[in-house]
Amino acid sequence: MTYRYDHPRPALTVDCVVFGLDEGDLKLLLVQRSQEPFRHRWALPGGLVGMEESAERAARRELEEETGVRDVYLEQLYTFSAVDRDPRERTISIAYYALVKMTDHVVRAATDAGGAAWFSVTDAQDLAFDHDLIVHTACERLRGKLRYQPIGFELLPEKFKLSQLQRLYEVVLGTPLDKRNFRKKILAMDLLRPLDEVEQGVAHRAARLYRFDSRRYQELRRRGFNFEL
Amino acid sequence: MTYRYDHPRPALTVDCVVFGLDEGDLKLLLVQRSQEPFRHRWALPGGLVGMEESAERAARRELEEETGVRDVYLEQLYTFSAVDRDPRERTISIAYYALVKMTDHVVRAATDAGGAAWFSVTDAQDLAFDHDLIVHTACERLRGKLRYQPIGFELLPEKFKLSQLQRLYEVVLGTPLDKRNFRKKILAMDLLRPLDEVEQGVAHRAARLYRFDSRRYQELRRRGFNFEL
DNA sequence: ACAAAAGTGTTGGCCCTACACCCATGA
DNA sequence: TCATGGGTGTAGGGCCAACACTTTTGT
Repeated sequence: MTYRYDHPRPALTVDCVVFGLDEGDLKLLLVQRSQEPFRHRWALPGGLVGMEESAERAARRELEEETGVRDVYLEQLYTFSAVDRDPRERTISIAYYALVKMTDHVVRAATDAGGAAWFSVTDAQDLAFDHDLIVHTACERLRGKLRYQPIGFELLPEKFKLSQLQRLYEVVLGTPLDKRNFRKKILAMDLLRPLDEVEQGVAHRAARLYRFDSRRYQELRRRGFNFEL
Repeated sequence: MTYRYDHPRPALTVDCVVFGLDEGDLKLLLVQRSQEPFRHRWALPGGLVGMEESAERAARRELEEETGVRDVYLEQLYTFSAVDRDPRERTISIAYYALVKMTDHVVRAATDAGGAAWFSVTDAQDLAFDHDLIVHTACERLRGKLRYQPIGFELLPEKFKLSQLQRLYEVVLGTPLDKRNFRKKILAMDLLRPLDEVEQGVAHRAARLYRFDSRRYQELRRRGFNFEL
């Protein structure tokens, strides 16, 4: 099987769709390109996969190098391989999506050349390469995943109020939810630990804070429990 | 951005997990390797991605070249990129899974050297490379997908009886289903067209045949309908 | 006549939906 | 005292699970 060594090969990259939540606004982390092609256009953070690292490692490395973001929820999304997706040469990209707690992760300023910045998903358009398509794919995946797996918590701070969680679901799923029914359902799952803390300094009744109990979730899942909505 | 042209690059392949259903037995289509490494071991059909074809095209091409199977339901599964997954050199594989109607697709005989053959999923073990892992991933995906999208029909003949459909669900999901409830639910969706035909030559009451109405499904989906179980 | 699978309805309980008012807090 | 979001219960309907016998056909 020596024939393999002679073949021309596509370049192989990773790209990351990084989601964050800011006051009920779903955001994306983008970087501005400083070189051609697509110079000055915004693009997904990403880059070449090294010979000694898995694709996921490459994604995490690029994410940290380009935006300073690390230690986040990261999952493979899809591999994009259209022949003409990169005008320079044949390039295949393994796309990942990440969920970050924006409160925890401060990102490099956008004012720097080549800096990173958060955009509302609705504003993230006309990106470099086929990144519009990748973003669209990621949004659909996030919507689907959120209904069937408790990953929304990855977008919230450790301690959050139920109304934050509800707003998150409303934003991502695109439908309003009934407050009483939402609370009943999510609390009935017994996945949230109520804390003895309430939010501080608000001009109305202070909300109780909760924390997602992931131990409990693992436990329930082993017993055949399936998260939904 | 000229640095890219100098870099060593991983080889890039596709692999296909091909599912078929045979009398209520879930099967996999494998090919026997004729070369090292893993000579004589069974493996997933697949091969290198060409410079002028997308990964999906490569998957379809390899599938036809190695097994004669074509025109099937095919979907991207996952991209496997562990550094040591190929002992020869760094190789990344974009895995696909396919669903074929075994009655329609006759496959090249396994007796040929390098031939293809169907294996029960439970027997498909000790495959070449990381193909055990790929198969396992595909089985999980199939299970998940089957519950939320009407793709089971891709494994059945055009005309099928409800008991075949039920057995399919039972096999893939691994749980017995109640006959009356199953029929009520699936018929209530109004996705199956009853035919004026019944099966022939059986030593018991002949079953009515049905056909999946995919036009109807597209229609319902545009109106917000979501298939489930 | 028997073996083997096809086909068919009802009931009880659970869950989901719809819906409106009082509470606590800071300004 | 007002504005703002936090927090709570119930009733009706639809959906799901459980369950057993009759029908048809070939041998």
